[in-house]
Amino acid sequence: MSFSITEENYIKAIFHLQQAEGNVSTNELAAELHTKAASVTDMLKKLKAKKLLSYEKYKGVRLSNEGKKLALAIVRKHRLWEYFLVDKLQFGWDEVHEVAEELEHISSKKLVEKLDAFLGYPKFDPHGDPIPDSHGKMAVQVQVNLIDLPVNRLAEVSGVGSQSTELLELLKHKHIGIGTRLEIKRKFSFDHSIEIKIRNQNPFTISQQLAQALFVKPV
Amino acid sequence: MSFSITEENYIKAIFHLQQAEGNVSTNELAAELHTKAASVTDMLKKLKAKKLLSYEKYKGVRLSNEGKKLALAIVRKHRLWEYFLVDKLQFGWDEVHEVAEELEHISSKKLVEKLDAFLGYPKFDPHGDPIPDSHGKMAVQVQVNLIDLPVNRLAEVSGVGSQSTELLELLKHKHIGIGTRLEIKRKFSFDHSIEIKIRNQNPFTISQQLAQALFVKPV
DNA sequence: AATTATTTTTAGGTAAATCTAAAAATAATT
DNA sequence: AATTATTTTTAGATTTACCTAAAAATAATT
Repeated sequence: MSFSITEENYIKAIFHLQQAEGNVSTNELAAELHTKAASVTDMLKKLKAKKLLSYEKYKGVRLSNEGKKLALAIVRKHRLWEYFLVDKLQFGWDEVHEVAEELEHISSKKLVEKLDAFLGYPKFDPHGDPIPDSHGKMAVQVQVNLIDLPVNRLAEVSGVGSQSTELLELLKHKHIGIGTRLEIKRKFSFDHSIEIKIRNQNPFTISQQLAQALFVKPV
Repeated sequence: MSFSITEENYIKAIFHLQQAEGNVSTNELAAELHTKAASVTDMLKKLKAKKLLSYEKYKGVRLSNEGKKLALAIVRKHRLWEYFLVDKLQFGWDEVHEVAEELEHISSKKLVEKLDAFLGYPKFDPHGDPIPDSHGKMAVQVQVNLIDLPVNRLAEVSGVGSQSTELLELLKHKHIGIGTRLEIKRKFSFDHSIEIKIRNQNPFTISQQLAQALFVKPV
């Protein structure tokens, strides 16, 4: 069975949204896909008929095993292409997403497998997200202390080492939160401070104490 | 301005058909695109409004400069991707066309330029067809190895790769000489032998070794 | 030149994916 | 529990690319 680009985008969006919560609502989907709730309802009926998800009126939606399989195949393609663009074509990691959104819909199975081999079966994409293998299995992302993150390796803040108001005050001031994506540009051995860069911001330095209080994933 | 995949396929088809003849007819296009004449008429009106071609009722169609530019950009992408698939991903040259038909519609200009650089600015694709450069210019095909001649492309034998008596003996036996016109009907990947057809003769097969020893000029 | 055959266009309709506006169901609040 | 607010669905239209069948234009043949 084959699916349209639109159908694939719905499946992918549901997949991402249901990571956080269980069932995904019509409005959430409409927001994610920049469309209207009425359009979503129509499409959900269609995808239900194709057995990609379970859906009952007013009760939200959840992917079937078939749907998950399809979602993982699309995510796999998306992340492999991102890896290709950065590693082989010298794109910056912050400019590959749009292109990969198009490339992920190229259908050839053989292409995906050969691309994977050509790239050396990478486990993580340039943003640090795990790449599903040909069976849909993803490597587990281990949490690393920010102080141990290698230079120039993109990571996402995934946790903090304490809940103290002092720490939170500092994080708020620096605009760092869970999900903030950053990379280390330099490490200074004198005081173990590190210079970090957040997308669209100028690099700035943080102390060893702060770095040790932050956990990131991966790489 | 941006164009749908369907529109791009029309432009590409017109480009290829008008190489041979001047104006392209509605029926020719319908056959090429596996659609019906009525659908073609509809689309021609649309493409005319977008200034990609000149079209007058019942008089066939011809690409404008804009249209040619677009066609060359698509052909460029198609052939670069074919080169990538064969050269980097180890596809056979006979299994890349379908995949390239999808990849040629990826829109990112930056991707095309970076891919071209990554591949080392190749001048010909794996079928021996010239790859337009970023300005739309194509290398002139002087002589091509017979093994690289596209299927169903009429060509004239223009040279041999060696002067050995063994080769000449074989050529004499097969009635092949300088100036002989032939075309390839099939290529067999098992032993890379090819089936060729010479005017007024039944097709026959020649070995990879012989094909590689022959140079031809497309007519 | 008149008739026949072919090609091309028009007219009217379908399916996919979208929309707006209104109705129905669910959730939140008084 | 009743009312209000929000979410979701239905109903009816629109756009793109396609279709069939009939009409119009062009080409071929007698």
